[in-house]
Amino acid sequence: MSEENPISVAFEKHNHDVCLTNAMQTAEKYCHKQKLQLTPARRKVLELLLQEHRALGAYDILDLLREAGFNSQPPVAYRALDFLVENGFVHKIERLNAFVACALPGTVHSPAFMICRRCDMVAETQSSSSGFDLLANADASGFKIEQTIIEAKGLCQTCAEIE
Amino acid sequence: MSEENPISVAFEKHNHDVCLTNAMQTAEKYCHKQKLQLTPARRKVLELLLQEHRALGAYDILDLLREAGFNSQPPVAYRALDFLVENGFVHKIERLNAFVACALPGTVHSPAFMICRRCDMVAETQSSSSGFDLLANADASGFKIEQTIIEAKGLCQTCAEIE
DNA sequence: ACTCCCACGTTATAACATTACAAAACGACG
DNA sequence: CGTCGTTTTGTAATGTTATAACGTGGGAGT
Repeated sequence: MSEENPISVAFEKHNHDVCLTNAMQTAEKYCHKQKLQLTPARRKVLELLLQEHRALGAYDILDLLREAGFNSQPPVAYRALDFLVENGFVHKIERLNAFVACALPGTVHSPAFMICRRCDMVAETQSSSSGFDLLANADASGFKIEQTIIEAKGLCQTCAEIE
Repeated sequence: MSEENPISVAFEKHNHDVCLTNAMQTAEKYCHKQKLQLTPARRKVLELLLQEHRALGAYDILDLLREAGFNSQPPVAYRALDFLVENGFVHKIERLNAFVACALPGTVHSPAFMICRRCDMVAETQSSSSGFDLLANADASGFKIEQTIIEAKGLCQTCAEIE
């Protein structure tokens, strides 16, 4: 799976069970190595997100957790999501206030997303640190970009000097 | 002002009154041409945002509107913001759930933002449709990028065929 | 057994945003 | 000048997303 184009993972038909199993194994290995705890709630949230190539809101996840017999107060979902985001297994889609499973887990990367406004599919692709070419990726998958959000967080010169 | 680099508008010292006056005049002209109503509330919200090169939350704006004698229920702010965003005078910064005055009003453009996590300054720069080079812009202004969000909204191939 | 840390349970509330419907202002046009 | 249709505003209520705060429990190391 790792040599596939992440776009196709989302937009093309593929064996989803394999997809999920592989990702879970990657997560488990990573957590074991880093001595992180992939607790039942965290694992379940990751599984739920891996079952979709769509972004789910925290409260959607909360509902699914409840159905699965977990506790369902907001912090349950947000804590699991925080953990998964911090460790790169999940990304937050800011424009949807929603979360999506990472297509390239276990690696530090700078993702870019293509979000279909009709079916809510989310495809992840790479952006280099110096720039990116979303259009090329979009062309390759037949995605029609209508609007792109680019937001870089960091330190301005003045604040960098102070710190 | 139009030939200045938008980065410098935010990060360098400049005459803010001129900045605001110019932008308001541009907005007025544009609205007149397009037969849009730049009503008192809309005008005030734009002024408030132009007074900062920072993003303000809708409820911050609401407080400022109240101080200025306007009505202060949430829809007042959101309606004005919707109008200003639709017409390109204001951008929403998704990762902050906040709004910032456009540095290049009256033109259709695909902006990219640099957001200082320490002082909340927001600098706007351009991204071409085919890609961009945020790093070059960041270098030019001394901004240190820590994390970049790129989210393209549109239609995936399947949905494009259906529509 | 002690203690430290990490994760979880639970309540409450903060922060962000929208729906819905009524009233008023505005513009076009006969 | 009416009056009709459209746009904007007033206002109350509610929906959605996210966090604060504080207590409890369980495992690892000593």
